[in-house]
Amino acid sequence: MSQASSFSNNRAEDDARSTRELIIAESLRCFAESGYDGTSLNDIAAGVGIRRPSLLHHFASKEALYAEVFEKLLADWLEHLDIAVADRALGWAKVELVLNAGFQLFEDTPDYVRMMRREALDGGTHPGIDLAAVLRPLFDAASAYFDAQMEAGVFKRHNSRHLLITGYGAILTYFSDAAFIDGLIDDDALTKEHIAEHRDHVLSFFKSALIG
Amino acid sequence: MSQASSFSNNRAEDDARSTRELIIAESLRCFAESGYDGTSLNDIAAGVGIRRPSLLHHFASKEALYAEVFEKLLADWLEHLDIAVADRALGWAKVELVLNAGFQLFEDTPDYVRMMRREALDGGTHPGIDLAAVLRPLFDAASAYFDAQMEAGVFKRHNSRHLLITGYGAILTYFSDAAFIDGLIDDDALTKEHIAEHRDHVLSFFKSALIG
DNA sequence: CAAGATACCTACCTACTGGTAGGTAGTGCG
DNA sequence: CGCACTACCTACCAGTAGGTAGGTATCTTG
Repeated sequence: MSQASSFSNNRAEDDARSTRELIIAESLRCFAESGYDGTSLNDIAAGVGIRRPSLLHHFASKEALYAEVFEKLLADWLEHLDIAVADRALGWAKVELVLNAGFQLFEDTPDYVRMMRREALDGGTHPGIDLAAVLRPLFDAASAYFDAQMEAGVFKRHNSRHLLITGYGAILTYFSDAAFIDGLIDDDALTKEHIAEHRDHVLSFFKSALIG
Repeated sequence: MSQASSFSNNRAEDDARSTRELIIAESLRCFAESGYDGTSLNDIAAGVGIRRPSLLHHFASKEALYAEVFEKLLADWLEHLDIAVADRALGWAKVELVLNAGFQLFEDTPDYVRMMRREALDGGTHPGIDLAAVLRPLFDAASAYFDAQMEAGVFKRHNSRHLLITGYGAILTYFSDAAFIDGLIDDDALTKEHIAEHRDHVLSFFKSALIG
């Protein structure tokens, strides 16, 4: 009856992986849209086209499912950002590279941003997840980079750690609060055009503050 | 038996208002901390020291309670910000005035910020609440102000609407995501000192981008 | 004092939550 | 074929959600 089982002509393992992935994808959608408490396992199961017990056959518990979705989120982000971070560009070029990579990533997966925001907002409520601990090496490295560039006179002097927090807020908010921003600008904030507009603004604004 | 009724020697109306206010205050705490779905009426009632049915004697429903808490939030914010907005200062002085008023307000009521963020994140899920509609006049007025100042050459050219969105994100995030930022800076982000640090950074950063 | 209102209570309702028990159809393999 | 395994199902469990019914004690007012 379910769509999933109609594919079971293929190898069983393929089907298994596919259903797991469907569950993770639907969970991401639901958790991003309604949060952990606002999402029931029935919601997710219904979105996938199976029953709750079948979902719990693939994941031990709601907590475990949430943790796995979140781990995938972090892994995807770190993978994509590492490419930009690893680039040997210097000065403003590197900042622009990372910001562009971030905007591209967030444009592709706005649900990730909303889920991440909810997690930051909850502040470590979910057991086994320590967002800050994972991101802190990146934070420290970025802070050191800015300090070095400021020391060298490439960037104007700012508090590098607060600069990063400001940037984090400025960029993620556009995606996490898109539904609210829709109402401010009276249009869909997540169109390609509006995102590009915001990206251009953030780039020129930060460049203006860092270089002049 | 309850603490509330032990005060009933006073005028009944006083007591009534007081219990209502206790409920609203506790609701704010809970909604900010755990969100709408993560907060049960039992949680709130327990925090006040009464039972759930007694709480529902003061408020028709959970939705109605949430709406009233949120209306109070908006009213408080608009009241405080209007004072700064109404000031006849011009150029950077006015921006600094409003930003300082905002920081002071958010420092006093960080729970408001978290609740507001959750609402922006949910994006109009709660019936009878349209955050964007309320804030839009302010948004449009602020946008016009920046456009005029840029036109007059007081500020460097930026996209005023995206500038406001960037500022909104940069400032509110520090308070809404404080628990996460704690983990990044390895300290309580909401101490007077750290807030002042962030305020100083935001002020100098924005001044740097707007004036140079 | 009597009437009415207020603020609280216990007991109960239905709906839904996360999770489990136990069963079945289909697949791969010795 | 027979065994083990996977992926799904229905039926159930205890717990909790928001909300209601109906009662009691206290205070205000005529």
